[in-house]
Amino acid sequence: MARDTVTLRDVADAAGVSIATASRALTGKNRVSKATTAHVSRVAERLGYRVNVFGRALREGTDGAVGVIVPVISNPFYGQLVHSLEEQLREHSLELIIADSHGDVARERERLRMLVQRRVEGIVIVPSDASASLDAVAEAADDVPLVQLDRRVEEAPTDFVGVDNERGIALLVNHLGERGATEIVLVASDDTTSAGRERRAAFDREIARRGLPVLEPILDRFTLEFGLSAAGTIARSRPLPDAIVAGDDLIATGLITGLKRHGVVVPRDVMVTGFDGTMLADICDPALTTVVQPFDQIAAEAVRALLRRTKQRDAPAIYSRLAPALRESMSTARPLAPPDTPAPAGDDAQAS
Amino acid sequence: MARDTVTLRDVADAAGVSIATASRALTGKNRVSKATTAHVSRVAERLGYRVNVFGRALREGTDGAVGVIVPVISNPFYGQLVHSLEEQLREHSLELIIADSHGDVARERERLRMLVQRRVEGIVIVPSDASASLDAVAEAADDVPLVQLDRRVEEAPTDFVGVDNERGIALLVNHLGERGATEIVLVASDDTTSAGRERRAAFDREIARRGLPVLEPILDRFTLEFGLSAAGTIARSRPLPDAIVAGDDLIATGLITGLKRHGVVVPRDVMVTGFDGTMLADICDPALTTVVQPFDQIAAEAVRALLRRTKQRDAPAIYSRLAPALRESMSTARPLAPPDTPAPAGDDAQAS
DNA sequence: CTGTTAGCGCCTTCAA
DNA sequence: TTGAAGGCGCTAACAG
Repeated sequence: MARDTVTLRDVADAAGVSIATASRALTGKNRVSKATTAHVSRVAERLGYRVNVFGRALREGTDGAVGVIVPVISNPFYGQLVHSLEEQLREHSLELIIADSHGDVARERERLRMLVQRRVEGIVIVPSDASASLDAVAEAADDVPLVQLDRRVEEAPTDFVGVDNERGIALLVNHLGERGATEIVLVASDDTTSAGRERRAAFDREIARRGLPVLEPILDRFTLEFGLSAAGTIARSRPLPDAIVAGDDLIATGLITGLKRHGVVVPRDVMVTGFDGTMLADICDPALTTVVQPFDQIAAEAVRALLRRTKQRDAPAIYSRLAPALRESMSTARPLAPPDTPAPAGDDAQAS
Repeated sequence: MARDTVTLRDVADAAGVSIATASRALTGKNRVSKATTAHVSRVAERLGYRVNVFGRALREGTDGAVGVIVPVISNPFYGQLVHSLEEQLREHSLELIIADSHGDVARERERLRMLVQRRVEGIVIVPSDASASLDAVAEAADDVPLVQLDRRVEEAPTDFVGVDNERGIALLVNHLGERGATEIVLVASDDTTSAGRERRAAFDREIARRGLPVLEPILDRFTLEFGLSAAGTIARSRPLPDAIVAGDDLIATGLITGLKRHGVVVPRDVMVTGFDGTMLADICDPALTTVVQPFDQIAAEAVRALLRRTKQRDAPAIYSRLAPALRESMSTARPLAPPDTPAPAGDDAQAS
């Protein structure tokens, strides 16, 4: 059973100094003689002393915990994000309290309040709704440093770190263009998420810029199921487009699986691209051409923003967009050639 | 700017009662008149009072947090497990502090110590190594309620909740038998995890029981990469077996992808099964026949065990095995018939 | 450089 | 049923 706890008092007594000196020696913040510091440290070590987090927290006003709220932790994309965050936070000796919002605004509000009440050092959140999340997010941000991750509520004046959706979509459309595609359809998230909005806007812009035909997008949610059903819609409405740009890897994976069931062969009949670069891209068949999010960089940047705001509550809001990288794979490996430069099949090199 | 905090003192003053009465009224544990309780509650409400978690924790010795340690949160299997745990814990108003061990024993020890130091209510851990994790796990279990989940260190006398591996493997081998397989190869985890050990033992037993030929297993780790490389090994060493039982969905997915690259067609040339029932099973092509773990049940049982031990530190250790369910899919949809009963192709019904 | 002292906010024993 | 008071463990003035 739990060995009895040794307190600072015990250390002080054993070391023959006052409790204040012991505290100072151990935290190292204030001036204490080298000798006593060493002595106290040794005694503490010997006694197996560990600070009582609650005592310190009560005094300091916060313990070293950061709250992270994502829609669903079981989604591999958020899994990777949380994984990277955990890594970054650990390097700063911060613990990670995790909470699922289930994509539900009420639940999200409840979790935010909980984190604020626990007086976490800060909150990292992937807001579930681009507008409906506003109140709860703003309220929380008022009480504790908060950074929005990946998605954002535009109206909430908080720090934000995420991928450069515009660049990602441009990379994909450009890639498809090189592969000879002209009729490209978007199957993505509706406007409930900022990522959905931004990717759609970027897509429209890119299509317009290239003077490609404008096809009706199919929009719903970032789910496998949606991808599956969208595949049916597309398969039934022949003629097929040259390519489909999916809102994320999950949708793309659903599309590929669904198209297969309808006898449509990817990439021969239609090319498909994803977004995120999760493990799903490697698993589905054909493997998915996608843009890979720089998970570690994003997490590092988010933590940096959080710590910065901890020190300076009223610093101007950070708005950081990190560039994704194109990863070409089989789902777009079609030997179609652009008007001028014929590209050999299976060539990994990127034509310009 | 954080609105200034209202404390119990404020509530008491505003309500015209002592701080003790206010406390009693709000926690509801002790006897207070109905009237004052209502009154104090109303005042607290009006003032927007929220207990200070640290004050209470300092007093009570613990805050309402539970630590969860998994090898890698980005692995969909652990993602689902954590998701279910979060759900269960929330229902008991417990927060979830998450930590990755990265499958590394030293890291695991460090995280365990951190959780103990934070005086969490309890710890749920998927130990990374069936034997090397012993010291750290036992040490932590000595200080705080701890339940092992999914995998376990046998020597550590703690509560355990996990899937019934024996039953799962039996379901799979039986299914393959019905499909006419006799030469079945195991591609799974080595003995560093209890899940690996148990599944292997169950497999050997099942093969022996049926008098099937004993083939050399290929063992390593629960990773996609291992599945990929094992596929190469198998593809090169013709003749092919009838079927492959993979240690989990990740390995199975790697196998399927790898076999495809080597021109081996699943299930025509060889059938493949998974284990866990993660989303990967639905995504890979052909979709994976696997046994589905009852995630929610497992999580619920784990939390129940934890709470039980919170109340009674010396209760006898719980050892709970929950039954998985077979989910048949395309990766074993081969119209092979057992000697006596011919089974039609694509039949979903389970022969007995 | 070091010791004394005063809380941080809360719960609970002890009295009334 | 209610109030007064102590103390959980820690850190940061404030003295010396």
